[in-house]
Amino acid sequence: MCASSARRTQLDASRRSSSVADGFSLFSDPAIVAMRVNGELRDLATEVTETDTVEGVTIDSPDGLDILRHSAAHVLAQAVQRITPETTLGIGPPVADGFYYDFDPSEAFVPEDLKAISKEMARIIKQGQRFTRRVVTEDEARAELAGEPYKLELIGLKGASGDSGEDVEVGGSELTIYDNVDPKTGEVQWKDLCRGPHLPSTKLIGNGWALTRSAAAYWRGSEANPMLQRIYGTAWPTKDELREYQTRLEEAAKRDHRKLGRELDLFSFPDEIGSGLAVFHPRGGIIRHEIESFMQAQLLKNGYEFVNSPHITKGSLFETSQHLNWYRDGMFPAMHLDEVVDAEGNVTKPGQDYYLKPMNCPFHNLIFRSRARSYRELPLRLSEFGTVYRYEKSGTLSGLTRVRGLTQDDAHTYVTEEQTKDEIKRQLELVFETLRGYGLDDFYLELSTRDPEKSVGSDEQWEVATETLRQVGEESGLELVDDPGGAAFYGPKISVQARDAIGRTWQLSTVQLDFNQPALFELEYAAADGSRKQPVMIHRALLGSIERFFAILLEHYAGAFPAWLSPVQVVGIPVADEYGPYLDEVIERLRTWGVRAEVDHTDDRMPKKIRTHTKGKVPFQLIAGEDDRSAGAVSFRFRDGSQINGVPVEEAIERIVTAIEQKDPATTAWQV
RNA sequence: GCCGCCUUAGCUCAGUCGGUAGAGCGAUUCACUCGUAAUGAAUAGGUCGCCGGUUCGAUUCCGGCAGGCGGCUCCA
Repeated sequence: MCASSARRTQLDASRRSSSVADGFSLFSDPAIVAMRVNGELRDLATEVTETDTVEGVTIDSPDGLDILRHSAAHVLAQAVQRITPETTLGIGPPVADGFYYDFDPSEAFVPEDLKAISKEMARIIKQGQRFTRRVVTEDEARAELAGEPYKLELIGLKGASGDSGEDVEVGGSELTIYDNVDPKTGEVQWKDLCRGPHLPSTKLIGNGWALTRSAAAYWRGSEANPMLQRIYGTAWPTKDELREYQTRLEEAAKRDHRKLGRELDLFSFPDEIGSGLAVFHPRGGIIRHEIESFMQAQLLKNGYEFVNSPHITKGSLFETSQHLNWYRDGMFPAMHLDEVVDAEGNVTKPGQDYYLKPMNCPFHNLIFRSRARSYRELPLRLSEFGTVYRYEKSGTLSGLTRVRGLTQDDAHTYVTEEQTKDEIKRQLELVFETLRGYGLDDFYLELSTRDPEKSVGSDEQWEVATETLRQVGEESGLELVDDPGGAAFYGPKISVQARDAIGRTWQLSTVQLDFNQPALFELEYAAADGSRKQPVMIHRALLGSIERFFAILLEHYAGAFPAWLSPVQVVGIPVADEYGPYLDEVIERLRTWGVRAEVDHTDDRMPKKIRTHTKGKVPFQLIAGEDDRSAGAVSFRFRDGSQINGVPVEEAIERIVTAIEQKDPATTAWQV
């Protein structure tokens, strides 16, 4: 996307003769669809004087795109009300890459409705309706919008703060209504309560737009409110940009880990087990094993110790940790065990509640507390690939990225107050180094701060902790984005967001400071002066959930993993059966090096085998026929179709082993 | 959890205006022995997601449930 190309135009001398002008007379460039007057976005029709500073806003600038999309949302709403006039309106703001409008129709929209609505929109766009702004008093607005209960509610809210889509309707300093006017007759076709600004004409939408889907959404984003029907669309200044966007979506769909997981036989979600509970098949299992092995090697190099804890515990542990208090709804319900009931049904022994664990930290706290600790032991870094179970709402489950059973690469580090900053710094360095090892190298940081409604602890503790994280974040030199109110209840968090191969960002590693749990568990250590002090606890998940990280890597590589992660690293393809035994020998030698290699002895023909294993994303295909056998060589074919023929077996093995060791992407032939 | 849509062979999908189903890929077998993305042929494979209702008859119509998808809400 190009940067803002807003063009600044001071009113020039020739135009000062008339004291007022509008954007149409100031800008001849048809790409300018709105303007900033003294910094405020305005319609081109706004009248300005020579004392105003005026900048043109082009349709392809970020502001211009928002205006385009917001105007497209109005056209959508007009089309819907033309078809079903009884449908009332919610809000219709621009969003990333597009727009939506919320409606309260008598019947939910179905795909056929979207087609009909699109047709109607096309008519409105072609008509070239003008958007014209009109200031109204609150009473006038109420009278005009008497049939629109949601709009009336928004008028009532005006002035209330809100950073949701609502402010596109009533966010300005005055109430305004935009009329959509037929350019020929001047007749008002439709109107909507709206802050604006808008395009001068609906014609400007016509180059690249589409409705994408319909879905439901709660009115004003709250579960307590009625559910409206939302229609999403996308809009772009040109047809090419629309196509590019659609291609981007197709590319993402091709990489969908749920699809690749099935195609490459990596994992599945058998109905018999339950929603959100995955099984990893052998090919997925080996990838997961490699992911975990690398992680563990990194941990060992960095002074972490491994611990293990059970999947189930008595409820009292999560009462102490406050998890039952804060997250009960997200936990699997209790199993009530050991209760004894007599013949009359009286409880003679009360029994106890056991829970599947949703978090590992309380267990690690118990390990810390299992004996007296000295300051000499700190930082104490306890690490576990701990499998946790969370009762996620059914509607939120999605492939491996949102599941009910997941394994966290979870570490809890206990430090003295003085060690905190250095330790966090070290952790972030470990995070970057490790993520690079997996092939992710484009990061930024996010700092999640306190939500006063949902947190414990003193203001001072939060302030100190947040400031520490901010300093470390800033010293990392990476972009640091604020996430106000995004912290967990027990402390602030700094998270590493990684961009994947097609530019999507994923929240990966998190480092959270926690002064709450050490207090709840009464953790302490003996300080150098003999006094007892409370350690600071740092929660750190590097990969987050291994299942989710697996999905992210799978999508990042579109299934074509680097050699070290590939489930099958080498496939031998004999040109004819006769050369099978020769390849068996080569493959056997590779296996002694720990390479995952096999020979394709099926009775497919050679080109078919190449096709099969190219589709299977095997990094190295070793082909051998008479030429190779007599030369003691093999021929390489790579995933991109490149090849190197007649490589001596010795060298071939060396090349493959090195590529795996060095985490080579191994998609193409090496340079000869 | 809420709203909408979907569920037919291992996978991707046709189809039946209510009379118990078909393709391609994959699998298996046979023939071919082949030099860089599909050799040919044959065979097997489905209580049409599950339970109930309507009907002479339901994969098809209706209801419930389960699972999936797209969103919303939530995400320690």
